[in-house]
Amino acid sequence: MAIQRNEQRMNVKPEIKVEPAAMPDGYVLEDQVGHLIRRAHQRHTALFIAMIGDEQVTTTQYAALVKLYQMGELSQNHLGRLTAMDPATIQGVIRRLTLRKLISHRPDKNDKRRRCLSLTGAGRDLVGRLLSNGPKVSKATLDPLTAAEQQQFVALLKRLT
Amino acid sequence: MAIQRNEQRMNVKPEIKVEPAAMPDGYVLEDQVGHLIRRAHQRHTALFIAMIGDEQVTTTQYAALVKLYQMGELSQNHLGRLTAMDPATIQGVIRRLTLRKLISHRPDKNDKRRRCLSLTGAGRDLVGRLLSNGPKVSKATLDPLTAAEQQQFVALLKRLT
DNA sequence: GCAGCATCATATGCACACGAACGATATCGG
DNA sequence: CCGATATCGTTCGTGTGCATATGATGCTGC
Repeated sequence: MAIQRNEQRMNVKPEIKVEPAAMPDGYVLEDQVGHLIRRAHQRHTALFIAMIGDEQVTTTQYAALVKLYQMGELSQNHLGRLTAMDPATIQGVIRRLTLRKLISHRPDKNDKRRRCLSLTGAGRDLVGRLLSNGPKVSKATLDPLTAAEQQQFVALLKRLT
Repeated sequence: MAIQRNEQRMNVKPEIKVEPAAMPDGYVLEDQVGHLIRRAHQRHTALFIAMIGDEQVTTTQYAALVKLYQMGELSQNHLGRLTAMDPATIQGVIRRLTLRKLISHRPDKNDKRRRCLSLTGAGRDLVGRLLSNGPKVSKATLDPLTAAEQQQFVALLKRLT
């Protein structure tokens, strides 16, 4: 995932300008909050992949692993709620982590529908190694802002949920 | 896409608490800026789908349509750069919009590699209808914040790119 | 009890998102 | 002019994200 792939191009042909059809003015796509959030998400994901310390662990997989590390044992859907993933999404994440033998599961004896998920030894080891990199990713993501602005930004972001 | 699907559950079984393995304390997933950005992105996408005024147009498709509407005619990769999509991603977006006959293309006479993309009449009509909903989506996304906070938030977000 | 409803996990289909690799074309340096 | 390099668009593979549907199980109220 290349960060700022679109910058610093020397060799791009000049684009042909045609009639702009109709400028509804005022509406600038780049100023829309949704577009900015999407780009911030892209940038964070790129930083995460580059810095987290494992070639394959993604942002959502990391969230699931950390929650299991801290909470011990959880059902699949409950883990999904704690990490903001719907049942279909968490299912795929858990399947891939189970394939990597980072997570194991056993049936719940009180509720036959549930799978009790927990980390394997390898899973605990991995989380132990990656956990210190988490704050570094957050730091890098917020790096363009001053310390005061970082606090402000995170506080505002929390209110948007 | 249900907004806040995980709230207000009355019927969830109490989860079984097991040993939390090891609390590395201080590290709270929900406070990490990446997790918050991801959730903000989810929320915005849900609001967009609900409010934009077309059942099938997605955030990225909307961005591509608006750019073409304002710029007239663009090559595929150039449009991708303007909307922050890599070549593989913009290719799929354009393919789906072409299938819906909202976009047409012709070969560039100066550069045989390029496809010159532009809106069809139906595409221009659709953008015309949706364009006024764009600001409403932004407004709804920022609604939890005061006017001053909204300005602050967008300004900070722009610095993170 | 038991009928209706909720929840659990699964499966399918669609849409982003990106890395990697590819062939075709364009451009630049010597 | 020609070789190195870059860009254009495509394809494949993997992973997220959600709507929708389904079958199994659990719970609540009558």
